[in-house]
Amino acid sequence: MVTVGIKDVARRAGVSPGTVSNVLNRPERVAAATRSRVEEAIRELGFVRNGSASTLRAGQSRAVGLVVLDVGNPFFVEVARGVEDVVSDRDHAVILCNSGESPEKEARNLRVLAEQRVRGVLITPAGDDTSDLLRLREHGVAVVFVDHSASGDVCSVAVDDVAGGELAVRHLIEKGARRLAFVSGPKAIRQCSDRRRGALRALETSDLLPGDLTDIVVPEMNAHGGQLAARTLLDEGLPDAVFCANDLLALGVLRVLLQAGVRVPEDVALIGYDDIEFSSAAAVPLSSIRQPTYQLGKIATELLLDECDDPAGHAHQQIMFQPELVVRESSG
Amino acid sequence: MVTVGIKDVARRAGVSPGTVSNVLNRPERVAAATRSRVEEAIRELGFVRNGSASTLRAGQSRAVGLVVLDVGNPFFVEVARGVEDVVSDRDHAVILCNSGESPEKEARNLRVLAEQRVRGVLITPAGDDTSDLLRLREHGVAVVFVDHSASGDVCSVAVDDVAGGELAVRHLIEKGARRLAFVSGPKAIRQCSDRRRGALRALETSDLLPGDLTDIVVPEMNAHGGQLAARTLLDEGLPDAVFCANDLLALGVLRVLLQAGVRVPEDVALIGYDDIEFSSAAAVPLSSIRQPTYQLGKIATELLLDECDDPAGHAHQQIMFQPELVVRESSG
DNA sequence: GGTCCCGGTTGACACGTTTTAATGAGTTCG
DNA sequence: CGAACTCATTAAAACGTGTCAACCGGGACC
Repeated sequence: MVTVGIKDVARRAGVSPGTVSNVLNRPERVAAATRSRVEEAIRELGFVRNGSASTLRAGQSRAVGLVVLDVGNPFFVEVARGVEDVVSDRDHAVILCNSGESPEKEARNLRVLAEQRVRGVLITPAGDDTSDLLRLREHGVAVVFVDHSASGDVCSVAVDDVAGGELAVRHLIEKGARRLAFVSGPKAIRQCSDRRRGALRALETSDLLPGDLTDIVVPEMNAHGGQLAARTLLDEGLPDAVFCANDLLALGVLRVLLQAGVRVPEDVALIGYDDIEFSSAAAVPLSSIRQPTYQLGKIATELLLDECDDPAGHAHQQIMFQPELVVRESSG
Repeated sequence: MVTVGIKDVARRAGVSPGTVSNVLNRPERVAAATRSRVEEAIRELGFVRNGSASTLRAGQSRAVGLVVLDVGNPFFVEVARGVEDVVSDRDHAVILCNSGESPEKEARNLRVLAEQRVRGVLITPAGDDTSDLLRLREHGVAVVFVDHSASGDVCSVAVDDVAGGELAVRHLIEKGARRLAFVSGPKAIRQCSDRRRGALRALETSDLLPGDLTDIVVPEMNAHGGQLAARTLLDEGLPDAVFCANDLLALGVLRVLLQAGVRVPEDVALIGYDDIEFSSAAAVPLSSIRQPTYQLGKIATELLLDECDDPAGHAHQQIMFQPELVVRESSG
């Protein structure tokens, strides 16, 4: 186990350790000749800078944290791609954490990120208690909310979920649905409650009543949760149409309905949310609400790094995208 | 921006910094009364240990790296779940990196991990040049190959891809296929070449010739690559059956074939690999080769941490699982 | 010719923690 | 009763890098 440090490089190149550090961090301040000598020494010795020492001394790392609700959800994978691209452009690293929609796991993840002294955190909060986040900020860690709108003193990038919910349900109503079901995860998850509010708004602007929308709440927003929900629907009597809070739920619902011999969309129309890639390849191609997912991650990261680079001159922004209806067979 | 260090805690609790460190790292060595006093001080002050300083002094961090070929692939997401569970049980963190099947990106990721002084790296190599990995090991970083078998001096956890390929193609042949296509990513990816070898082996044990298997190579092993492959197939004349090196490819192929009016399995039988969750919900439920994915991640991590905890007494192991054929409509 | 300045380089200290040997206070044993 | 031990705690020395004030040599300017 060899350990070659900055001073070994310095000795080899015939300069002081300070100069090597300068080559690493502010190459423009060192004469071209010296620099190339140092760079060669680095290569010859196979030196890799000790990130811990660097972070310790500099007071901040070159990493940001990304905390998502579910790494298994293609929606977040796409967000992560956007984050990754920006972050690696700016020569930083991203530490990906999964909260699994659990506030406890989220808190654990945040503690790890705090210990790592990340420059900032991109997060889709699992609950509505953001006090942990605010404490983080007091410790000098920038925070940007992803897919979650925020108040004035913090950046956020979100998609208008109320509008999305309204879009989905209005579409179902226009297709003739009179009795509807809304399948979602826990109410505490903002995406769920907002999309539900949108759904209700669509009812209001039609001749339907709030009672015409049945709520089905499942513990997890994935295909398994969707299967659970579909069984409940089969037991309690099928509605005309089902709106699912995300595509994974919708795929789970679809699967169980088809197995039970229910025709989609003839017997029950179905629409999901997120427009993940698999939706269009489903047994019955799935209608959905499309969001600018990659953009979400990209812009959130740009806001975050801008804030890190110039905390004083940074003005917090709340960016809100508009979602888009994608109609396929499942509701066509 | 408040920064509270170990010595602030020490002052508050009326002990020395060393004792606080002991409470953090070897609680059993400090008297119960002192310990609870320190713990209270930590809580009151909101102290979070500086991971960089800790790593620097201790010489190793409490993190492992996981480098996968494609975070967008549910196969690796499932592996990551296995890794995550073990790692957080043992109070470590995991840094997830994506190589996107590119050796260059892989090298960049490894450099970052080396800088972070991770204890070990779990990796599915993108190419067959493992010299970077060996260099890492000389720097004291343990390495375990995931979904990639290795020689005696390093741990690996893999699934028998040759057997899997054979399983898939034998099944297609038994279903009556005479002309076959194999859709895969670059040959340099071992999974692809092994599954292809298995396919050829299945031909040998039948009355078919190697020439009866057409190779379609696409640059990316995802749904997009599958669509590309399907268009090639449509142009060059359809075979009786298609074997795809993973399910994402198969889903892409399926989509384009169905759009072109090709009936699956009547006109063309189709089988994928990995048995990801979406496969069973596809337009035509997809036959596939199932692997113990979660186990793969879990066991790899256990091997890795065992090696880290006791490098001397550790015997390298190469574990090989057997895959399993799952027949659904696409080949039924 | 002296002064000033400037780009390039240096040396030493500081970052917050872990670790080791040393210290001190009890406790047991010969 | 002193020696030998144990257990809990401490003080100080690292870990490898970044930073900043100081320094040096050489040109420009008056």
